[in-house]
Amino acid sequence: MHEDLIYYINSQLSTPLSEDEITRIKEAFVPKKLRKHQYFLQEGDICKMAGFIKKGAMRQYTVDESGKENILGLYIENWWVADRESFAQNTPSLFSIDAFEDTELLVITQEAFQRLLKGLRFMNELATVLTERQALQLLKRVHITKTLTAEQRLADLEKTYPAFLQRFPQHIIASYLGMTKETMSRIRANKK
Amino acid sequence: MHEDLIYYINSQLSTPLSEDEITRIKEAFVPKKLRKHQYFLQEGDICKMAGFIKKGAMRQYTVDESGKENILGLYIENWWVADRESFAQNTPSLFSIDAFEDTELLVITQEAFQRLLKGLRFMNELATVLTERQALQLLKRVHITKTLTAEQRLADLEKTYPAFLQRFPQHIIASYLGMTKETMSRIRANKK
DNA sequence: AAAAAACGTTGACATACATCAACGTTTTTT
DNA sequence: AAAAAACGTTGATGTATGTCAACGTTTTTT
Repeated sequence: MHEDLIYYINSQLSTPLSEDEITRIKEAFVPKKLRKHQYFLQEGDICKMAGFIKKGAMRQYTVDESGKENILGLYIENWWVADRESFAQNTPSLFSIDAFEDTELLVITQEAFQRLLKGLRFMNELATVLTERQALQLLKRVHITKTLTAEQRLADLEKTYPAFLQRFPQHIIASYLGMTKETMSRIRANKK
Repeated sequence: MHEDLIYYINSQLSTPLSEDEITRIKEAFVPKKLRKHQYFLQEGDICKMAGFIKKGAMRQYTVDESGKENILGLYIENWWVADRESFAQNTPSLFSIDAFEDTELLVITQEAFQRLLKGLRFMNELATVLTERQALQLLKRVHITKTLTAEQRLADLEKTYPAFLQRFPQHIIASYLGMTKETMSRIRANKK
């Protein structure tokens, strides 16, 4: 049940998990299934749990007044999902998160997360590593978004996260990259 | 000498600094002055220290092949400066950082930082808080950059960091916001 | 005080990309 | 198996913003 998660956490730590820590993880993380298109979190709600994706694919996005979706994040196996701000500060979320395929998660509540953070050294290290990594990735993304053309942004994604391109339809990738599906289609047509 | 830094750190922590911790801070952070336009870090170098700005203003940026600067970050009093990735992983920096005015810093080396991280609870808490906050801000910035027009991005900056507008010339703000100085000038002309 | 940079503005023009609309294909639902 | 969505493509047209160039003003340097 928890093998993937434990394997993943070990891969992120400087020292392996103890038996006791593994037990605590198994207690704290509970399975949750989402059907395709089902919400994990709706804009305006508070993000009561964080999830580790065992199987499936998810997306984080906003919807503007005119109904247009803007995709901020795409997530697949072995990624974490949560609205960081809402989860950490218990405030209403600005974004929605839903399953893009049938998805299996292991989820942890805010309370259980706080308990592990206080009690167990590994959780602190894990949270630090992940937050730090996210900050680096986001800074690069700001830079990419500001400086590259639509075509270059796509090339960058093909290099950085090739799995996304097989996993999500083109119009979703286009929105993630900040272009329309038409532009994306034309870029691909030109490259052949 | 260290009053501002200590006051700042206390403001970020859940419990006040002890006398011992204050002593350790005073040992670890040393003053450094930079003249206007002097480098704190050059692209390609390793970021050997992180700095807290006591007085002055700084910028983080890249220069592309054609010589065009792109500004990623602006920093003033009570902000931290460092290339996070380079500082944490001891790798060559992708960005440059320099002083935009005569600036007074308190700087800490990688080694001293690691020592405080291991030895002192407060440093861990501080680093976590700051990294977490940066990740939140960057995610918002990605969203803003993707969804707002040039005019809306400026309005957002006026709301979020009004101090920047008094502190930096227009063409610097324009680059930070991802537009040309001409566009910025026209936006301001139209608003009156 | 004079000279040189740096900064901001304005106009003419160029362009990357969005928008709108129509249509064919593939996938999902019933 | 039929119907309905979802997806991707292509063309015509619009627009926000970039580029280039010239010029006036302010600030910095000597």
